[in-house]
Amino acid sequence: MLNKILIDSFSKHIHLDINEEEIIEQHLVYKKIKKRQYFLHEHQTAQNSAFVISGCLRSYSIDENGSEHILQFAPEKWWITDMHSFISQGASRLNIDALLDSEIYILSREHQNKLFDLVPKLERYFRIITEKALVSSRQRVLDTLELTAKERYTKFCNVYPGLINSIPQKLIASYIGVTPEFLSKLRAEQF
Amino acid sequence: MLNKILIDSFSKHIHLDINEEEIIEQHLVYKKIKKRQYFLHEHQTAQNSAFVISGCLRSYSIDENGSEHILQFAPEKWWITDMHSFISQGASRLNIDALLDSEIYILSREHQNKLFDLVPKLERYFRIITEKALVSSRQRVLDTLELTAKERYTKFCNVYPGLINSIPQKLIASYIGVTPEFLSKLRAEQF
DNA sequence: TGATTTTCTTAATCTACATTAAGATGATTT
DNA sequence: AAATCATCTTAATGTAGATTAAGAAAATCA
Repeated sequence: MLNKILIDSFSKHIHLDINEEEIIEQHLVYKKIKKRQYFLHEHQTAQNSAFVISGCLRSYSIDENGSEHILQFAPEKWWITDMHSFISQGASRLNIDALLDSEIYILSREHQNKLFDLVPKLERYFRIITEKALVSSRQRVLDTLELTAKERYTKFCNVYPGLINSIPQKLIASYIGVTPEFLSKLRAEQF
Repeated sequence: MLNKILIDSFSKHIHLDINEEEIIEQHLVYKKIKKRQYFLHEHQTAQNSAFVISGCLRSYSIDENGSEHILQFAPEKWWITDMHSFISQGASRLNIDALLDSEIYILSREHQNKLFDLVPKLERYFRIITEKALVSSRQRVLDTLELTAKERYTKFCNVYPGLINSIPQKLIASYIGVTPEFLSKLRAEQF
């Protein structure tokens, strides 16, 4: 049986019958992944996409000075992969690892393509969730253009309330685009 | 007959027969739009998405100080809309206008939904181009986290070589997230 | 439990970029 | 062609946030 969190994610956008759910299940691999364990290393090819059932994963890149920049947090019910590598099958520039002990479903590129033929409705499901991911990525672009660091932090707290107390603060600094020292200073000002 | 630029865009990702192309054509409206003319005003609902056949459109938001921030340039063969408003049918926070005299195809939300039923392959087409838009939006997020203003400008020149000489420089400044004065200074340094 | 490592804080100094202002160039309109 | 308006440049000054450094607190490990 597919995990309820994934079923819920599907049924928000499409209707699947029991038979289709079973087909999907046969193309997914359930896995537990421990805190700090990697799902994808840069320079590899992203063969897989992950759906997070519990816990939290993140994707990040490392720049030429060695600093990490977090591109995405994937808490419960989010998908995560290096989309560029996943669709082009070229080398990944992102790392993906677990910030907490997590449970995920793994969907390979190959299985995804098979599923698009076996259960064409999934084409719609992935179109819609990709549209939503695009909206949120573009909102983040606007936020960096329009807001101060403090405003971005406040917004982050509202968008990811569950993360504030479960992950190190320096990761939040990395996501909103400031140094840990400066975020610490911002927090001291008002909270 | 559908314009070749759009046909090409489809055929990069899916195969359509003549019949399907005709159905699609019946759901699109061809329009010429003059420089400075609006395609969408903020606070309206985005009923339409535009495919650019020639010319260039842009989407931008206006912050509380009245400054414009450019979210997207859409030259030839790009789609543009306020995706958030288009899929939620809520109020738009973006303006979209033409930077040059342009030709576009207009696709309404309603017609898009009808087309998904009449030509299900389009579901795949829009999934794939949305995935690509997501990749490029996320790359832009990483660029603002990793690169200096000068590096972002150099990169912009490589990604949009056609725009450099056809639109005002202050729009490029707005897109890469610096003031026009600072971009002017950067350009003076080396070119 | 104590020892080691990681994270957080504070503070001084530095810098990339913003702001303001004013003149110069270029485009658009009449 | 002149007049108007938008764009680009240069320069002086201001500031949000970076960097460096060092100690405190918290988490992880032996």
